[in-house]
Amino acid sequence: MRTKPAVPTLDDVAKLAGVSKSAASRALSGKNRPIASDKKARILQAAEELGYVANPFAQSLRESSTGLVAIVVNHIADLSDLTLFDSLIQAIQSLGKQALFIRLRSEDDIAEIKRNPFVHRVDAALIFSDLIEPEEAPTLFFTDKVIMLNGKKADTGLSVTINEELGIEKAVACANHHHVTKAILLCGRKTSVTERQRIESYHKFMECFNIDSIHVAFCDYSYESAFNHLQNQTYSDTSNLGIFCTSDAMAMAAVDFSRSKYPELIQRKVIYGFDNTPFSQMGGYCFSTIGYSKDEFIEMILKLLNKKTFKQTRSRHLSVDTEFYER
Amino acid sequence: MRTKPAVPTLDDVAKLAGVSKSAASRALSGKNRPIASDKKARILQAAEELGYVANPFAQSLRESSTGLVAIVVNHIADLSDLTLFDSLIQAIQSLGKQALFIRLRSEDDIAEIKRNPFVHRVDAALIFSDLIEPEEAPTLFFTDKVIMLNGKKADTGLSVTINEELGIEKAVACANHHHVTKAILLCGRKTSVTERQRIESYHKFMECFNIDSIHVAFCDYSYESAFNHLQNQTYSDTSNLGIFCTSDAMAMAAVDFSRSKYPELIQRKVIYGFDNTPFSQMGGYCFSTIGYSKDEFIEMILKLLNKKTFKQTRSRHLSVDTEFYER
DNA sequence: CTGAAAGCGCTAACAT
DNA sequence: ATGTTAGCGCTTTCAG
Repeated sequence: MRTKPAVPTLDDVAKLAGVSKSAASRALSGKNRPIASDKKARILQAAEELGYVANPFAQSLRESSTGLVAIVVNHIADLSDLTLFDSLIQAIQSLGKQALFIRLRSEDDIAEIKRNPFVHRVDAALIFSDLIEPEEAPTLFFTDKVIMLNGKKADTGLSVTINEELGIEKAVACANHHHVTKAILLCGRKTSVTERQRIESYHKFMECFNIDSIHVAFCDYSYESAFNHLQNQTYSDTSNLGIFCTSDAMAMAAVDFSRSKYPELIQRKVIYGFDNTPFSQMGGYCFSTIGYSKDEFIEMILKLLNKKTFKQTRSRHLSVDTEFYER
Repeated sequence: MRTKPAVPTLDDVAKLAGVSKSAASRALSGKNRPIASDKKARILQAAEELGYVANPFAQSLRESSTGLVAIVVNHIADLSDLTLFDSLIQAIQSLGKQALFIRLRSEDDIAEIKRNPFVHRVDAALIFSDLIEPEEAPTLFFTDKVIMLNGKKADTGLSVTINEELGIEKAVACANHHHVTKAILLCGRKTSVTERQRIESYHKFMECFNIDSIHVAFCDYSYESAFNHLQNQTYSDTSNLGIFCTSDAMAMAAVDFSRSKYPELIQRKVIYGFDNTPFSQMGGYCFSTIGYSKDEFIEMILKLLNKKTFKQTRSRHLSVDTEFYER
């Protein structure tokens, strides 16, 4: 194993260029600090020669910004998250910042991240995990740029929420067109706020369209959980039945369950997914689903990240509309 | 918007506890530095009271370690990556380190990450992206702990490779059992080293088992790319045909393509995937696939991350076996 | 065991 | 425009 290479410092650059440290700092700052152009060229040349890269730890010690953005998630293993985090990392990098993933499995982990020194020094935090309440965000992060993306929000904070009602209304209306008069609801975690809001929306519109809710099942968004649940179910009459699922993975399970036992559910196209993942329209599956533009979502996040001050409450809470994708 | 809260420093803790900064540092170091136990208690109490959390940027400036581990990827949007990165982040957190995702879309981005200051200061780098050659790793990272996970390796470096031959041999043998005498190969990017190795392995064992390679198609691992490619294909005789795919997503496309045009391929179970994702055995799909234990893979990575010195070359290059999952 | 002091690499205020 | 200097928060000598 090679020995650790000596990392060139600003001092090394300054010496090689025959100038002072501060001159070198100014030349390399990128912020158009006063410096003679010939000197600047010499310094840049020296930096290049040494392979100099500024030490962000030293920089952050001086400046208030650290260049780190925390992304706090429960887990990134959901189907719908596939492309989202990929784009999000790219968006953060486009801001010249770094994405720091914080994974929260349970409430116990919150105590752990309280001890995580990086967490407190990030320039901004994007909260996807529903384990974090808006009120406790200030105790976790030493920044005001905490953006709630988990459906929760505090008046004083920032948030981007998904307007799920729009898509849900259209999905239920579609079911109504397909002569659904009774439906089962396959949901995710009971403890999730967004999930409870979703259920409420479904019930509200089901009432509007005279669809009976015959069963609400709490799974965990996964294919397996939904499939296991369904396997124990028997329905005497499926002629007017519909199945609403709060994830595409669970809708896939519903389709597969129906394939053998109740193929008419598939033919009648009364299984509804959520998230608009590619799977909803791959040949093996084909079900209508609810979704929103990830690009728009990320754009909103960037908007909040970039803005320095927020005069109006309205501009601190953005929202993205959902759309219904009928297949 | 609230004003930025003043962050408590070690000095604040020391003052509150009525001790010196160095005493406070020792008490909080966790490394059993000499300190009177009553004093230590007072300091811990003061720190708790103030909600003190050490500034990692100041710490790293003094120490050589930064607590950051880079994960360098092309993109995390592949199906097979779903759970891997989730577990990996957790593993890195269990080491008390932070995962820093670096996303590389093209070779142009390498120049960009050369300018990314954090990249150079990580304690270790996990290279999944095949855009990075083992030789250039030392110019990108100021650490020797660069672990190549992209199938490439330099003698002097560290690596964990996947032994794909094992699974491929079994897959081809299985095809042979199913009377396959000619096969098409749906592959990923032509430029990928691992991909070329895979193709070589497939061809080697196809020769062993007297299976003709009638067509090698380069897609990009995705469902769409494979489906689009297949849609333009017509096969006069599929009675002894088999399809090997180097991703489960492409195998899904092969199944969906066959559904309408050549259902016998599905019945004969001669479509083979790669990665052992959950999709390979969800009701809508059911195809044999090649995979390896992600847990074992991560364990190997941790082994390399933890070890300080490596006497033998052998211990610097670890490998994980693949398994064939017949459905 | 304890505290004073040096210094990690950098930037900004200040004086020239 | 340039260099000198102070200091960000921390850990680690080094004396006592």
